Amino acid sequence: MDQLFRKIYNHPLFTSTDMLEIVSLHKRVILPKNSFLLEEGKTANAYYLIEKGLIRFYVHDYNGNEITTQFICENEIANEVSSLFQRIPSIQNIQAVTDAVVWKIDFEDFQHLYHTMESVREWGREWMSAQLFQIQQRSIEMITQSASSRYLHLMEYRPQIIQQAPLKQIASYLGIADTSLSRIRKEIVVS
Amino acid sequence: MDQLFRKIYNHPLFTSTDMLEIVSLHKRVILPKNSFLLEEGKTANAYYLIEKGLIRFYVHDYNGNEITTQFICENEIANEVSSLFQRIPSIQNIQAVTDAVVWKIDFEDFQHLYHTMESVREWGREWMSAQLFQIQQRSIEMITQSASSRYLHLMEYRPQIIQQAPLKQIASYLGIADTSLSRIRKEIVVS
DNA sequence: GAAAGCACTTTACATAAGTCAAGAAATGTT
DNA sequence: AACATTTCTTGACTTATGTAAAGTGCTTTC
Repeated sequence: MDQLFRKIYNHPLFTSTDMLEIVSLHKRVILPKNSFLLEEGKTANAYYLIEKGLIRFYVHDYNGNEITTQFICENEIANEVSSLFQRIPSIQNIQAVTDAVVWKIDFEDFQHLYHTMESVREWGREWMSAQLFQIQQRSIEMITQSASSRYLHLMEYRPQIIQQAPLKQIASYLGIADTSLSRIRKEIVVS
Repeated sequence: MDQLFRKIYNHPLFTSTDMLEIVSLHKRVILPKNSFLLEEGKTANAYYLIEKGLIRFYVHDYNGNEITTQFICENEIANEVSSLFQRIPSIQNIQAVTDAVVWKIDFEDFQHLYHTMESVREWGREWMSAQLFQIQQRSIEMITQSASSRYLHLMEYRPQIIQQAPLKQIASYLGIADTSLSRIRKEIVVS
């Protein structure tokens, strides 16, 4: 658990005192599989550090299909930024894919940190920049790589997802039909 | 020009005094077509408000092809966030698609505003949230919509791009081959 | 003002991925 | 344990998009 906070709040400006204050505002939450951290239509009031388990973000497309837009693995942050920081209802759902243990920090508590600590502001801005970078990289991958390359990439860099998420969710995350993913898996096993 | 600043720095927390100070730190720059605002490998030192003209972001994929990742239209901001705020070399290029007039603000000047004005911090965080939201929406569109729907969507909501960018750049932005875009255009004219 | 170079279009063909439907396997429920 | 449900696989067929190559028409340039 200590390791979790050190991994996530990893910024040169943080002092030990900062860290103690930050950690003290997080609350441990146990989540059963399939439970929600945020439902569409509601406004986010917290973000979450994932200690154990797998989390996903999904939206409904115009046909009502669920599209998984993000997977959040252990030692990562689940934060629906546009709802939390613009204080507007979310179009995304955040759901536990497996049973999970997470640490929650409420918006008001974070606001307090953000307004009183320079280090938190810098950390926050860099975290958002990194998010933007990652999502940009993912778009580029979607454009330039084939479905099977994208799957292999996931296998290599985010194996937790392959192991714990159902095929249908992975397929929608990769932007392909679930039958196609099934076929891709078969080819990989053969070769 | 006044309208440009009002559109971009549009946040309830800004006072007239804030606005005057902010505007005073921007410098007008004239850009010839094809000139660069940022080149890959260099670290961004400013961001830009676009008064006139069209700007694009692009990267090179592993085959050396240019992939246009963003178009920035008039009254929008061109900011390579991960390079500017994480102070690391950019993998993206920012280039003027047409002759352009932009207003530049240097990183140090922005840092000054950011550290001294609460309103700038809130504005900045909301702007980044909005960016994340937009890029997320674009990913979803890439997954769920056909190439021609995506093109029609661009036509409807960002006509400046269709009018001013060459076909090849639009095609890579939509994630399709330029011959495919040419076909799509033909079908649209016929129907 | 002819040549060269771009930007775009068109054609023929190849291929990745989608759709639909059936069945197998796994999981959850009483 | 038996049933119902969900998840995953497989097959046959369709379709959107990619590839390669040739052709058209504009600009740019010397």
